[in-house]
Amino acid sequence: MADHNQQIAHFENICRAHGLKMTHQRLEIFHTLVRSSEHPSAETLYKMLEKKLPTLSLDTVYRTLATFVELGLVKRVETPGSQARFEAKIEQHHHFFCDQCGQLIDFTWHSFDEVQLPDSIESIGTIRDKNVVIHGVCNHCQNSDSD
Amino acid sequence: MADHNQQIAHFENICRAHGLKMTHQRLEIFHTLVRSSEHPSAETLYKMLEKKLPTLSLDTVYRTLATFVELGLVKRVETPGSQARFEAKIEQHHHFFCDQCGQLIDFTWHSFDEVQLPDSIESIGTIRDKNVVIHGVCNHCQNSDSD
DNA sequence: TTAACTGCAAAACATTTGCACAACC
DNA sequence: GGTTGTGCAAATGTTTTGCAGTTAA
Repeated sequence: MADHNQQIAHFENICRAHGLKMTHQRLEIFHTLVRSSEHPSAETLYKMLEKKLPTLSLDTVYRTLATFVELGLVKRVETPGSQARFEAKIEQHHHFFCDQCGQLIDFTWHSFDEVQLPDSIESIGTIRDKNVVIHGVCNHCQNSDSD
Repeated sequence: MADHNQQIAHFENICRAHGLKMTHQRLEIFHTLVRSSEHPSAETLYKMLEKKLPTLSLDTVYRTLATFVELGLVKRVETPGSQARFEAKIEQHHHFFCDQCGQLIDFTWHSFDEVQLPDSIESIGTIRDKNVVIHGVCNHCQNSDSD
C-alpha cells in the first residue's frame, strides 16, 4: 500500500515534468490500475470506474492509457486475447497465463533476471527487457474441472 | 528444406485424421507459413499469396489459420501489434522482438528449456509451455539509426 | 486566459459470421 | 452425392479520431 503512494507520487512528478494536466480521470485511472492485480483491459477499467466517475467515457480510458504507456508509467501486456491489457507494476516480474480462464498471474524469478544471455542471443541486437511467459492452467481452474 | 517436407506430410496426416479436406488454399497457406520466418499476420499471408491464388479471400485466411491453431499445427504469436501473427515452427524456441521495426527473430536457448522452475512458480498451476520474450532493437535498426 | 483534456459521435481497423455456390472425397 | 470449404458481403468487436465544449494551470 505504501508502495502505491510512492508510485502515485512518481506518476504525478512525471506528468508535471511533461506538462500534463492532473485531471480527475487520469488520477483515477492510474490509481485503479496501480491497485489492481488483474491486468485489466481498457473496457474493464472503464467498468471498474463507472460508479466513481459516471461521466467517464471509454475513449478517454483508451487515450489515457496510451499516454501512460508513452510515458513508461504503464505497460501493455501481451496476451492471446483480442483486447489489450495493462499493468502499472514497476518491479521486474514475469507472467503466468491461464489458458482456461485467461487470468494473468505475476511472479518473480530473480535468478533468471540475473542470468547472462548466451552470446548468440546478445548478438541479435540491443536488449532492453527479457521476460518469461508461462502458459498453463491455474490451480483454481484445475480444481474446478471436476464439475 | 527437407524438414519442411516432413512438416507438410505431418500436416496432411493431421488433416486427414480430422476429416479435413485438402484444399488448394489450406495447402498453400500452410506451405507459405512453414517457409516463412517473418511470423506473418493474416493480411500479410493474404498478400503473399494473392499472385498464386488470385481468388483467395482474406476471411479464408483467417478461417484457415484458426483451424490450424485449433489442430496445433500453427501458433498464434503474442506481439505488441494490433494484428495477430502466426508461425508454424515446431521446435521449442523463443522470440526477440525489435521495438523499432516490429521484426520477430526466433532463437533457441536449450539451457533455459531444461531448467527446473522454482517451486513458487510450479505451485501456480500446471505448466504447459514456458517461453522467453526479449524486447530490444535489432542490429539492422541499430545500424540504420545514423540517418 | 489559454492550452490541453474530455465526451460525444463517427470512423477506422481487425476479425468473425451467414449464406449460396464450388470443390473435395 | 453429400458434406465441407470458400468467397462475398455484411456484422461485430476493439481502438482511434475530429470536433466543440470543459477544465486545470
